[in-house]
Amino acid sequence: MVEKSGRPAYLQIVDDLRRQIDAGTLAPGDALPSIAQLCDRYDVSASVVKAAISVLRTKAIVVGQQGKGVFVSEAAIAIPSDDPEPELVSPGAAGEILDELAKVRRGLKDLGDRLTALESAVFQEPKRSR
Amino acid sequence: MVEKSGRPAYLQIVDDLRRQIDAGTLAPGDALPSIAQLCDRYDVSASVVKAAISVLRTKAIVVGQQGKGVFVSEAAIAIPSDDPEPELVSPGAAGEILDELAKVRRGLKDLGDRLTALESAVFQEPKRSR
DNA sequence: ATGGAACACTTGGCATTCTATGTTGTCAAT
DNA sequence: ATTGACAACATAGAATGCCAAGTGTTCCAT
Repeated sequence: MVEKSGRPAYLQIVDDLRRQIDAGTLAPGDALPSIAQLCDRYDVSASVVKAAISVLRTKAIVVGQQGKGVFVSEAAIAIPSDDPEPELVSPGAAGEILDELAKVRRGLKDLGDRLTALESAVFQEPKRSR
Repeated sequence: MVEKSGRPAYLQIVDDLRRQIDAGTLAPGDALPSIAQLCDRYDVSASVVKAAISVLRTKAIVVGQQGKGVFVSEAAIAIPSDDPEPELVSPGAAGEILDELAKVRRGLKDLGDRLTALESAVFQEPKRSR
């Protein structure tokens, strides 16, 4: 998979994962394939995959959880793909952001309702609070 | 030099170099000590120093020049030292909106986790399925 | 003296190996 | 049936070794 262009392999992997995140193939909250799987997919050693993940981690695009996996950060889509410098928000983006905010709030309310119903149905123990 | 605190060695070196840059000990355009010198100074292996420099490189605080050295970026001062998340610098209210969005997303993720746990708990009960 | 080879030093990239630690599923013993 | 041991798998950090390639110096042969 890694093309023998001038670009280093670990940066090619960074680009590829970044593309998948932008395309929605990897949504916020999703887990990346494991390091072993990525090694297999790109046909590189673990050090290369680790280097790629390290870049994504320092950019906060991704967060690692020991023993579980590496997960796409919730705010990953808000981080510009290329950042020569921290970019300013374009004036036209406010509407999209507000849309996103409303959408997420709806999801939050829905989840809260389902959660309350489930909790009252499952937990009859008095020690259960919240 | 590297303290045996919980913080990884390569991040301690990142912090230290960052401090020196902020303090002016390392001015923009200056060269960092060579990797070998940093290995000697901090009493760590080259991989740790390389990891630290890699972090500074992806943050664009520092730029490496093959065969010559690693130099403090001209714009390093403008890059905020601490970035729990590389947040977009906010012209006006956009930053607050993004703050809200990230906050709500975190809440959404937490609720989703609780819900998943509850649902799987319910699924394991033989009396009820979905 | 000048050209060029040789060498030392530098960053960058990659592989391999080890240890530590966290998570999860399985499976046997109680 | 519950608990506990254990194995499998995950990320994280670190050490080491190797090679490629750019830079600078030194020093010798012409």
